Amino acid sequence: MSTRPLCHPAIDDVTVTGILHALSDPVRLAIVTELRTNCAGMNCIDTMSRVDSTMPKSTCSLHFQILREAGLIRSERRGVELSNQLRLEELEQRYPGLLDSILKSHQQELVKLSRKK
Amino acid sequence: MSTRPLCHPAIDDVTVTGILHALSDPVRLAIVTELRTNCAGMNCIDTMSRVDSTMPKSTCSLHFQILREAGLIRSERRGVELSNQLRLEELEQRYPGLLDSILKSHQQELVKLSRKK
DNA sequence: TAGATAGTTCAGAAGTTCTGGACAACTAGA
DNA sequence: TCTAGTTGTCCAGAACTTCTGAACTATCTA
Repeated sequence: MSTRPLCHPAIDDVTVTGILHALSDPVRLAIVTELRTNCAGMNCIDTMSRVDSTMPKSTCSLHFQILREAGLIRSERRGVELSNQLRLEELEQRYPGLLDSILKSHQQELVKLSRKK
Repeated sequence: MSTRPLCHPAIDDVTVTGILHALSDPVRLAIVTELRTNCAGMNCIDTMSRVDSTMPKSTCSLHFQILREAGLIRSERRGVELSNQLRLEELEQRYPGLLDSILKSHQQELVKLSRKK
């Protein structure tokens, strides 16, 4: 699928600013939220339909690249598609509580927003 | 000091992606780390000397503007200078544990980094 | 081999961030 | 009130990043 091999940083090279930058985009935060409960992994096509159906394929591919390079996900080839999974256990060991705290706050924000309407 | 009045978002308008974006810059994360223990508040000049002495004044001013507009700090005029303070209690009420979790992870990163050398 | 599907790469457009220099707000001393 | 000093903002161009359509690569099935 790729001309270049898929590159994943070692967990010790994953930075906090890198994680925050990757999650500071609403689409990427939504992708990671989906992946948190969806341990089977998601590909680009799944993501476009679940997260933002107007998003072009190239943009979706780029978002996954950014999440991968920040160390948040691991991408594996499964035939013609990629399976993208959260590096949940590694992240939890390296930065305990960080990811859950961010996703919990985001969830609280969504709940509050939906009550306003 | 400013021609325009200082604008702070209401705590309910503070978003998680906004917070993450503001803290995804190493300088701004360092500023917030300083402010966390420094309840008296910091101005630009303090910050330049403590956080990054090579940073231009206009860049420092911009970083504070970004932190302010993300809802992380409150800036008050004190004569010729601004006192910038974390909106700690408000943030804690709106997104409990979020800020501490990020700062704790960042601290762990710094400790691990200093051990490597 | 051909056709279908999934994802990447490229390059230009659009948007954001950085920074030096000019400026504005304020203070204190004469 | 005038002047000098200090702090911070604004502006505009440079540098950098992100977005996206179109062309391309990789893989599967038959």
